[in-house]
Amino acid sequence: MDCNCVSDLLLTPPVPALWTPGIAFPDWAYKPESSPGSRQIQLWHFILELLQKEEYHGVIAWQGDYGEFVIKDPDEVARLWGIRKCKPHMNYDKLSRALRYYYNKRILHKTKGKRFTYKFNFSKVVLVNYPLLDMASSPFLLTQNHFNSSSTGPDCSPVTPEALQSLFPRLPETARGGSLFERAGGPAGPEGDKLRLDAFPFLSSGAPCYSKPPSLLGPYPRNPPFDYPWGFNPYLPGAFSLNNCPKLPSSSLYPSHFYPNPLQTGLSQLPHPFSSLLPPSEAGERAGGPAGAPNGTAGGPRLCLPPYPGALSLSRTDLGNGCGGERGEALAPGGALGLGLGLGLGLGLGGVGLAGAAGRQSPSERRGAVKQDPESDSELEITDLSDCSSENEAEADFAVSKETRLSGRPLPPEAKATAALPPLSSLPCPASPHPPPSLPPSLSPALSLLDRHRETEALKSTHS
DNA sequence: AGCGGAATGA
DNA sequence: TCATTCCGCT
Repeated sequence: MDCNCVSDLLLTPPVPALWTPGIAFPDWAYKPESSPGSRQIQLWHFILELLQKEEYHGVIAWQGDYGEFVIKDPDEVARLWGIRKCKPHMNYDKLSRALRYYYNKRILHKTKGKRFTYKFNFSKVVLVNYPLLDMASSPFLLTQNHFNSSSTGPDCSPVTPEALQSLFPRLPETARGGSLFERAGGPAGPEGDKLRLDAFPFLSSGAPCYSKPPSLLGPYPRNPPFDYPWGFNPYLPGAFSLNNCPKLPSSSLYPSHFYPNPLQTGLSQLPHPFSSLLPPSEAGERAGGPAGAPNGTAGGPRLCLPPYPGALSLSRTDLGNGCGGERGEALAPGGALGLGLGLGLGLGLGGVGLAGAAGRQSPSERRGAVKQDPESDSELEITDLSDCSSENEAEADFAVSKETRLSGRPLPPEAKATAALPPLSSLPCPASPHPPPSLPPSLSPALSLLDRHRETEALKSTHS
């Protein structure tokens, strides 16, 4: 073919000295086999990719509200997309048609009144990338709603860039090592421990609110034959299995502060909540990923939690579609766009925590700006409630028609199965402009029923 | 510019 | 499934 598409347009970038908050997607997000239903990079991946590259800021860039981006040069973006997909005749009209299909999926929506301006629905993006982290179907989650009991707003708001940022704050600020859990003054054991937010930067809300989404992730070098960092492939059965967690390379590419001790301990040591989320056994054998994740298997603690997004990068081969390569300018593989697993988990939380926070609106919504028509994309965040899928809806989410979703009302907090993960009672709302003061454990919405019960009992005895 | 249906391809 | 392509409509 005369198609000069480059699969390896992206050059492996250098490692960032410090991880920068940003939206990144793990390698597997770009792997055909890892993306259900798609054999090639998807348009929205591509868009994010471009957005991540500073060199394309003249063509497409984040602008406006969180997750909002503007295609400054539609023709160029289309051209790049065409190159990537080996579609020489691609144009903005066609590309935009493809983008429009994302409306129904609510991965993207159009910012009305602004030309060539679209907005990502990050919560959907996360779900798309971390289907296995859909907590809605988890028995555990169904029985433990840690986040919404006191939530008044939509229990499941979208994960905004802001939230993402919160999920992945700068590690240096949060990585302090130490135990994954901190005693909440409660009984020892699972219920008595709380996840240390600082141990899970991506769950922390300490990050500042970024007015814009993703900052660029610095590039970093990676080993070539490498499919999934640490051999982690969330799409493989058992990817989250306790005993099959990918290992964190003992000699990580990233500064140790990127991996607080807690992380190194791996999820396998997390209290029940987490373990409950992990599929028992199956799995493991292929956990190493297709390629066996050569470099990810070095010794070292196993990592069940998503590696740091910034740590994930796109390998050319991953990005490539086999068209052959060509314009080096085309995309650098980025270091990784990244909604990492962290996000996945974050989302899990997110569905909850974030969202809980979520009841909060994104700045844009708050601004109540421009459009408020029901159909408005701004409103999309509301429709996102469905993203958090209530019980049975989870899987069907994508298939669900817009109408269906739009008609839905927010379910009562209790009804949501979005609650996720463990007693992250201390998890603040990332997106909240006003981080809730640390609530006493007993007031924390994140506590499980059991936690509450115990605490209630404790209080009773205390008062008496 | 933007939308969405329809047919089609991979 | 995810586009791609075409196209009529607003």
